[in-house]
Amino acid sequence: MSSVTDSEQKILDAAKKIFEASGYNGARMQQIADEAGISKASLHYYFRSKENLFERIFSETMEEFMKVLSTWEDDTEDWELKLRVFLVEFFKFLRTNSLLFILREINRNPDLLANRPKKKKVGFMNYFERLQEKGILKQVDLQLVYVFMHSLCSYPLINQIIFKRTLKMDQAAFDAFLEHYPQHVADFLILSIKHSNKKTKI
Amino acid sequence: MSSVTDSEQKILDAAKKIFEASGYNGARMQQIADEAGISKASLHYYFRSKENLFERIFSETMEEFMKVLSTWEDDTEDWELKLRVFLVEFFKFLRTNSLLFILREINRNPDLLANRPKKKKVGFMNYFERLQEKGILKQVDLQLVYVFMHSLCSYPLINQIIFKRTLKMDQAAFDAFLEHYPQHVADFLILSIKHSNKKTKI
DNA sequence: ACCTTCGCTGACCATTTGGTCAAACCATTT
DNA sequence: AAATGGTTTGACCAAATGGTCAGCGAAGGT
Repeated sequence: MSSVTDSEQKILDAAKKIFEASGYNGARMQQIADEAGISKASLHYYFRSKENLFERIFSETMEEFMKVLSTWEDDTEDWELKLRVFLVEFFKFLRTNSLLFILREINRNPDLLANRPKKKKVGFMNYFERLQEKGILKQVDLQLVYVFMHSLCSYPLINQIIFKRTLKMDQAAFDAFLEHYPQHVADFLILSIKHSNKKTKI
Repeated sequence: MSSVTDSEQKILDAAKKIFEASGYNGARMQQIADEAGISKASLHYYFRSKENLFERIFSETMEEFMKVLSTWEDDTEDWELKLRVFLVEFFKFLRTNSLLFILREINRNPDLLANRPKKKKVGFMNYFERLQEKGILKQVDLQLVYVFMHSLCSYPLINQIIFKRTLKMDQAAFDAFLEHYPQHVADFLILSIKHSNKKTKI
């Protein structure tokens, strides 16, 4: 009773690749079948429709993102170190997962989010709010820090093609840039938290 | 010899709206025709093919982005003020133009960029490099600052739907957040430039 | 009034594409 | 070896979609 047969897995891998590259509207069932080395009819045998197959891929991808974002549970008080570790891990994850895929599809069809269970609490916010209550952390605007953090981590990867062009870097140079990048983000975020003057909730 | 007829403009407006909302693959010629209040045959009368029409829309959008990004020509030495002004203007522009459209389509078909004339020099880099040569500005890594700036400005808008959800803000709350946002970005960019320790080119 | 040009359209066409189905295939059981 | 049940597929279908074309009507020139 293995939950996923061999063919099923081949299809899922192929579908993920094609959907990420071409989007829901651009992807072709035949293309996915070819990539999986299987007939188109078999696709429909395992997953009744294109919509169905897509939903499966989207959900799994979304799930992985959620998993990475919920690594804020334990209560180390050394938030600087914790932030640095998280950033490195988060960035490594982003480099191997297509965030643009998620954004593109959500904007095409917002229902993709509406039909999902809501996370009760954002791990990041929770963690830092507790530190603030304990008086360990300044009263900075955590929402702002949260937005900054995600923006700095995500956008360079999403916008990779344009950055390479305008900054005249080839792939190797840009990869080198990305290698040290999360460290700089950490420096920046920590600096801005420490130096921010009194802030109230926006 | 008016360059653009009335119908032509109606088509362009409709096409921009539809292409931005649905992407090249998701957009339907009939849909664009309906939006423009015109027959599908007329679309092909003015723009021979879907590809043609799309190329026109994409080029014009790209052009506007380039225009905004090249406001770094004059040589005020008050870079802090200049940066603040630019950020406010740039952010205002981003709020009314679909950056996700550009990113989505470029990633679908990188040739869209390949076939474009390259800008000789990035205004931002040029401006700050000159200030560094004059010794007015510290030797910070300008590429990093450039990436930070774009990331902080662009991603909150691209990722709007998700941020609203995770931060539990409705549209009004998020709009309020965006209102002050570029000021915060300016604060933090200036802070990080001033406090960065010796950096060499990456 | 007639002709020409231009903008515009309904009807139509060829191809693509998601989806179906009966039949073939194959491993396992009896 | 025959029956069984899950897996796979070639052939096919209906709908959607980008694109074409002959022709209609209005505006302007003669």
